[in-house]
Amino acid sequence: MIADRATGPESLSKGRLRLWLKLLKVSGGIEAELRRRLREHHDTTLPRFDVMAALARHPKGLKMSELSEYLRVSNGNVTGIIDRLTEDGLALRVAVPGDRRAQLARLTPAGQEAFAGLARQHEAWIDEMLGGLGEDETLAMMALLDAVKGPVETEEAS
Amino acid sequence: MIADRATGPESLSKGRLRLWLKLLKVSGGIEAELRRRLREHHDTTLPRFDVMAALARHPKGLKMSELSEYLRVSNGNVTGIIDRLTEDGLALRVAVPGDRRAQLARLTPAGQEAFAGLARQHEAWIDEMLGGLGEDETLAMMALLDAVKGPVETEEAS
DNA sequence: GGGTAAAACTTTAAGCCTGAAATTTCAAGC
DNA sequence: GCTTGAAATTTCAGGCTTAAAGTTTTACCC
Repeated sequence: MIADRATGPESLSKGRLRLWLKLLKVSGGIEAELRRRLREHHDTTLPRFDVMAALARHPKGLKMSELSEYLRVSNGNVTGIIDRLTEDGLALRVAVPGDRRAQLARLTPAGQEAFAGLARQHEAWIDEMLGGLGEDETLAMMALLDAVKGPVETEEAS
Repeated sequence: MIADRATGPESLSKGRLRLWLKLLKVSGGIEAELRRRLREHHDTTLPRFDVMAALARHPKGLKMSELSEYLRVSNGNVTGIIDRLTEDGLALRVAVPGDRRAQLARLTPAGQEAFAGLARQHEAWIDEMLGGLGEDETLAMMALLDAVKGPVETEEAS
């Protein structure tokens, strides 16, 4: 009752807080640099990239609501991003045969081509920015992240 | 030249990309939940919390530009957040004696009191959301995050 | 002391983001 | 067929964010 002062629950809570701040700093730093490079080298943004990536994975298109759920952002948000991608000729909306309420968002051929280049560069950037980690460390970090329960477990998204 | 197909550099790059996506999912998930709870339980936002935390650490106040650099956000951004905190009586601007260009942002007594409550709750939330990690795992993750170089090393911020 | 450059801050335009309200369409019961 | 409720999407108000332009003040040099 006397000897474990330094490792009590108070210290664990503070340690987790410090970890959270560091996690935020690392992932926020990488994300900010990604945004900067997307803007500088390709005149685009991370939300646009995310939407294009989702559409590239689903060549038949995604309904606006599916896209919104897939990316975990609001419906109204998706509306705006698809609007702007459409203005630039990278995406388009097509009607769903049986349901006049729904729309399918798809990449145009120009959008597919643009995304292919972005994806290649994106992977290289990540590879560079996570360069401090070798294979073992990468796997170790994956395992630790799996151990974090996070806010609440959501269903499988594969 | 034939046997190491599965562990070539291509695989390492893909592994790092998968790690990045998971890192983003975990930290983004925690951050989103934090924003949700701040809104729901305290009618505030994460940027406001961050600004208040910075000011709480510096009781004498911070110049707008210092605040902006400390939080790594733009000057204009800080202007708006301090404006809104000021409207709510949680922060205020005081003149700097020798320089009529500069302003010091400070928490009001009400702001200090409000932040004390927020900080207590914030730490408890993080402790809960990182609950999957024990002491050893917390330290292991800290070490791995230190190994990530990130975009570019910035100067010491302590 | 007058001119010039830099510093500190605010303003502006544009995009991202959310929750809530509004609109249109579908489905189901009667 | 009508009504009613749910679903898909858009619109809206408000806040966050940046880069770039604008304003005021300071510092410096001659």
